[in-house]
Amino acid sequence: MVRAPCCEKMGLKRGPWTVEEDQILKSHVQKYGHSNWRALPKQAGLQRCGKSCRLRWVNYLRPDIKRGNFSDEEEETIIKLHEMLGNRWSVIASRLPGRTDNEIKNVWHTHLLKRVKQNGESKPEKHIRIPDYCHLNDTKLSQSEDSTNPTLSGCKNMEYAQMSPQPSSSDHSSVTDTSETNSTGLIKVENIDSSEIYPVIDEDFWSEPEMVENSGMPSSSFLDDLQFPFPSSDSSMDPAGCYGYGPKVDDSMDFWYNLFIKSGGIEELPVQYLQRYNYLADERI
DNA sequence: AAGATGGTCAACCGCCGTCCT
DNA sequence: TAGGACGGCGGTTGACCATCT
Repeated sequence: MVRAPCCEKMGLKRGPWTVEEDQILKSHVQKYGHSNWRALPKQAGLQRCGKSCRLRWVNYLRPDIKRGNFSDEEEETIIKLHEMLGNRWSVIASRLPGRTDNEIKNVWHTHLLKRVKQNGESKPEKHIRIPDYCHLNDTKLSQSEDSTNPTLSGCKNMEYAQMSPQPSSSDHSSVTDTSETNSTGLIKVENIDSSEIYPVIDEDFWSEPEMVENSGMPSSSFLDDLQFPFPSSDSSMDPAGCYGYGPKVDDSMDFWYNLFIKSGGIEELPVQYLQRYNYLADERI
């Protein structure tokens, strides 16, 4: 199926919006809402395509748009979120009230990318801390080309693992990196025979849990059945409170983002979580 | 003073997923 | 179930402005 362009070029205006057009669009949306962007310009009397109207509203006219420069705190947040999420601008924007994905994307490319690159040169490695309830000696984690293998072994004591930035789903080359990050940004365990030490985490592991009725919690039998490095009875070991199960792939990215946040950032995350996130991100490519 | 270069950012393009018929 | 309509997203473009040479 070949799609027609989003708007007929004939008779429809393009380019910068005038003050008059802004006023028309703003008052129309405030009065009637925007249930149908395609029909909106006609209803409002604008010589624009619906997409253009939507973009103008979302990126400029929306009343909750925050104007002005980004604060240091906002910039740090973007850097951190980008490290975790890659070029998922809309997700990043959803965590920065009043900021649009377009704005964040621009700031990233014009300011933050350079800063991250500079910092990257002085900080050659990023690390995640692996909790000591994992049990493995001499674990060495590195980048992997095997982007779809969600299995992971553990570690012993407090080991450190290299962590690469999560690449974009569609443009790996644009991801900031210090040097030799591979295209997947995933992690694997080297120099161990994981099958001897840890159970492989298969897809069943991430399936929907059996729930206790009306509790919103997984059943104890479900938890008991889990072969997870966290003691399921100790929720403090599982900062997201997810007890080792994951939602289905389609609706899970936000779940994992929340997990990152709740767990206090990437440094506190069990590597299993990161692997699962990477795996799901890869699924979406 | 003027052209070259680089930075910024609003807007556009094309793809994709979802919804609806 | 197929296919069209639509919204949303990320990548890219190009106009405008500031600074440099």
